[in-house]
Amino acid sequence: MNKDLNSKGKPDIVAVAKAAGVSISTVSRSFNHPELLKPATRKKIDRAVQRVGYIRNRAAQVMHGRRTATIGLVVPTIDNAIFAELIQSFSAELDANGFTMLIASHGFDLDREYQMLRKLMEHRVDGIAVIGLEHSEASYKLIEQQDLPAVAIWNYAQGARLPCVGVQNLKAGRMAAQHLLDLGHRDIGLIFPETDGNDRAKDRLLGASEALQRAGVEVPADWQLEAPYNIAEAKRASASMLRHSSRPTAILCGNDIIAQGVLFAARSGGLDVPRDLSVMGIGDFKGSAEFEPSISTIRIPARQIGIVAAKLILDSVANLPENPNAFECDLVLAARGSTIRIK
Amino acid sequence: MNKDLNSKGKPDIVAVAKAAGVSISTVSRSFNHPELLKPATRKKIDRAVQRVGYIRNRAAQVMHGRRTATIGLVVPTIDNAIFAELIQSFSAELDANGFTMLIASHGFDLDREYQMLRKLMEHRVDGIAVIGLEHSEASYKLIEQQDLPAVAIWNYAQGARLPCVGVQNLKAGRMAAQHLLDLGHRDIGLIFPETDGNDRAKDRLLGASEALQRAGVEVPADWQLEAPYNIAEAKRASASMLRHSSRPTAILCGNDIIAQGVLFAARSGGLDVPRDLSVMGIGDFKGSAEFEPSISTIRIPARQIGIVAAKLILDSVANLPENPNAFECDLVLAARGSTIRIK
DNA sequence: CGAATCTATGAAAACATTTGCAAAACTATT
DNA sequence: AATAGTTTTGCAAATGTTTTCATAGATTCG
Repeated sequence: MNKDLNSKGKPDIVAVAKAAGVSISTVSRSFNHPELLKPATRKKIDRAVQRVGYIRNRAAQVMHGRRTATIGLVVPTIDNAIFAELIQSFSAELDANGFTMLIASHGFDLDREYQMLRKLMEHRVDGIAVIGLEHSEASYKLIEQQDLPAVAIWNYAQGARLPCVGVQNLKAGRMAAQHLLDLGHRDIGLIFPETDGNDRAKDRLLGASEALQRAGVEVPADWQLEAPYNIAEAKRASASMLRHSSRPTAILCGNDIIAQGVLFAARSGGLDVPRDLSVMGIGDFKGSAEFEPSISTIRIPARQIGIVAAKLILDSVANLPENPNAFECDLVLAARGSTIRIK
Repeated sequence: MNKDLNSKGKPDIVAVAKAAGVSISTVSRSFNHPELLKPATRKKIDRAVQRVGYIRNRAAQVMHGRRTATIGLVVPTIDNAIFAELIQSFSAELDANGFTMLIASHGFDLDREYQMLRKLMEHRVDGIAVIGLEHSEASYKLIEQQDLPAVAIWNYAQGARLPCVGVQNLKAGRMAAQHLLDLGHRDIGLIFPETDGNDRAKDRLLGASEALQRAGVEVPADWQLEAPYNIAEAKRASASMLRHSSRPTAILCGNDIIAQGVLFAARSGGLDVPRDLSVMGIGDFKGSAEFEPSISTIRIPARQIGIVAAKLILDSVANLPENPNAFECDLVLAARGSTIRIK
């Protein structure tokens, strides 16, 4: 039986100390303050670490007030082009700072979101990030009461209850609508995801509706559809609208995935985009620019948002002096091939 | 100053005990063995927990040999349609069993992968999942030496060094090629991602080449391209091949993203798919079926793989009796609109 | 050469929790 | 009312690490 193992079968700092013939404190110091050690001792310890296969135990460090060096991220779903892009950049930025990401998804269920937050807090994450600004009162209370550094990603709003990094989805909706209006469209269809528990979609729809109304454009009920975040469903949903002889000249979609569905539906129905129909997206997902026709959309800089959010939360964890607690990322109109001036 | 807080400002079990007027052990038991407590005591404690806002500290539990209830996942990148799907289902299955996912990405760099593995081990994950079966010797050694439950996802191979759940990418490549051969194609182009450090792509390419060779089909060097996992690049890369007067009648792509790029390139170049060109993908990503034309591909059941992998690792963590240590998921040919029999 | 100063190392307390063991508080049985 | 048995609770040790304080050696200097 190997004496270099603790009760759980993993070598611990004691095993290293024994193997190196030094005290426990010295081993600990070799990790945390190597400059205090005699080079020879350091070498002895390094070799012992190698020999016994020691890996530091964060749990034990955490008990001394050390950070866990983990950040929790709670998202509606990982499996979603634009979130994936965000998650990747967020995680990469954390990695670059020695942090690790704990992730949990709730499937657009705000009660589950609360549960996930609790779960992450049990793991004593040093900070927490959530998507959007719409959360259950319980979730907000929890974050405030635990006094945990937090950041809301994706939505920007002045006076938000949490520090936030993102865009004004209201503005995104407005810009998308304005682009179609500028091109002379008046017969406009709307296809948006369900807005319940999804303030991003809610705001976009609101912004778009507002802009249209202000321009005196009314959208008949049967030109206003709901479709999930899903090409197949969006294709199906829009197909019905496009089959009709009285169809809109343009369709404004809540996101680029829906726009893709609409483009496929149009193609499948023998309509040429943009000649017969203009299609507008929101988001500018990967591939939207390469689509044929290329998708006109409002660019949301997911990558940038992820990086900025990570920096913000890390600063906050490190207790850096008053960083701005809200950061608005710019939206830009990407006018491309799927929209055209009406004749 | 609130006396219900520990040195770090978070209420601990002592605070709860004090607030409930019971001993620390009793509070601990109320979480771990509630059936041992008098219902009245339990209630008192529950209320105290509420009152002081206590959240259990996993780090401290871990020190007693408790599981961390975390599983580490190391992927090349999160930001990738098919991995995202896998990650989502893997994570959901873990969640359902009370586990949390720690995730790290290495950007197709096997040395970084090793670093990430170490990092996750410092967090004392109960098990670890990696993508594919190609890893540095150091990584394999590390996993073996730490004796950590592990699973390799995505690739299946008999006699693999790790338990694995996935498909035979070799077979996928072969099936894709066979489909084109069955349709009478002999002039076939290949566009695959870089195969270095990516055994999935390597195997697919190998399988495809093998099948073609066996059928006596030779692929000229300028019909064999490398493209990253990226619609834009794939579109650009294939455009050059398609412009040539002597172009293949079919293109076999290493994955569906590349296939999408090729489809857009064809469209952009005025070629009709499948009339002028057949395009074959591998993977069957979300949206491939809805594409216009729908993409012929080899279906890899990402969702299923994620769930099975999660179950396997959880079983392994729970030390369940000898589960099969390799699980092959079925590949099916999805013959759709982007491929057609040659005239 | 002895005192003073530095440098390198070790001993032990502290961190938040779990758990084996023992004591206390009830219940049931005579 | 005393005893035996059962249920409920508390005490204290243990977990793996960091860190403060103390000490042993090494170095400098008059």
